[in-house]
Amino acid sequence: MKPTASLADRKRQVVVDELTEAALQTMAVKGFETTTVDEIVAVAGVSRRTFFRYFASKEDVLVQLLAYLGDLMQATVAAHPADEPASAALLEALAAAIEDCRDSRDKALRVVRLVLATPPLLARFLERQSQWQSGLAASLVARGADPFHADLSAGIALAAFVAVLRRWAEADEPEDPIALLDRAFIQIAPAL
Amino acid sequence: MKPTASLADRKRQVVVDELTEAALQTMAVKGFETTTVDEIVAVAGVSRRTFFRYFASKEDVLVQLLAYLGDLMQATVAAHPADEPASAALLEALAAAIEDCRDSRDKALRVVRLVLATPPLLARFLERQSQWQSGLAASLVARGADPFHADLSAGIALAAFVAVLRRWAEADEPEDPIALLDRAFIQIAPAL
DNA sequence: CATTCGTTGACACTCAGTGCCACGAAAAGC
DNA sequence: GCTTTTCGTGGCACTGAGTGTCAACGAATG
Repeated sequence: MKPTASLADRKRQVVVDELTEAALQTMAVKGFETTTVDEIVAVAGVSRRTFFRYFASKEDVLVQLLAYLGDLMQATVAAHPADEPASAALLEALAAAIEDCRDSRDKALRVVRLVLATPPLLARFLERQSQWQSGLAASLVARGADPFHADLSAGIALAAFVAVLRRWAEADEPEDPIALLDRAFIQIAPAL
Repeated sequence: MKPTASLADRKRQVVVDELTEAALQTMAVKGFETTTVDEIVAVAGVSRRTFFRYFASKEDVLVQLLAYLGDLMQATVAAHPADEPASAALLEALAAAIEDCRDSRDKALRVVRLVLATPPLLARFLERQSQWQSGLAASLVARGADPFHADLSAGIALAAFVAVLRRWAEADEPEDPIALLDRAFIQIAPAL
């Protein structure tokens, strides 16, 4: 019950922040492939070995930044009242994730742009997203949905998610992501 | 004019077949991660260096086996009469790809199972699929569709594709993939 | 003050992937 | 038919990602 987190935990968080910021900064300038882990750890001031204690791969240091969006979506679906239709839960989850991107605009936009534009990063991100899909589908099944239908519904929702992200991040002058999501909702709603 | 392919091209094809079969065989037994490129080339009887002349990565040797499905889908959409709705073209493309999987059951099933069950392979496959999505969306835009709508439509179609593949490949006793696709059609048709 | 636990850095190692060059065979030119 | 170019291949060396191991250090606990 201390303040909130133990001293060790806070130190860990500092290292994570230092590494992610160093990676994001360097990769934004030099590109992902030409940036080595040695450069990142040199900027962050930790050893190469420590990097891989915090992140499973060079891709992970950026993909991890978007991991909470998956948690957020799953939590939103889980918290949704069970007597409402499953489709409403999915739509709310999408809205929560996109709103979060909009609110943390500066950082989210930098990360998303880099991830979507870099094939190896995109690959790892899509793999992660596939895990989200499994989790979301499981939640829908727990509500009584058919497994195949649930898997496809989750897949459609995530397809809408990345479509919005792409359109949002790849525009020179980013439009309101919520407006984009509304357009996507109109299209996908009858299929959920 | 010659038979069909030059002698050199046929020799190339032999090497490709030898490597893919060696990789598929070995990975099915030992798993993807624990199988080294050195083992594959030892079985196939070529040098390590030659492997990377044919495939960009260790993942590529399997993902490449599914590449023609993307080509098939794009060709099907492109060949579809322009006066019919875009959604019909997408549905037909999906049907063409799934039918092809059903027809080449033995090999397709082996590959798909391995790819879907192995995270790094899945990642590369999804990245490839993302390229298919861009191509399909471009074809739809060429038909006069709205870019955002087209991108989402292609994403939904591919979500249905993998949902069918998953259900098909992960079952102990595979059901008819066409029947699965019909169920998926019912769900996604109103969103295209 | 002594001990234990967790984090770190350093070293060594495997393996993926690439650049470079030399060799051998097939194809093209004289 | 013989040279010459071309192309595919193998061998080698190198960079960089990722992992196992161990010793050192600091903080929490007795």
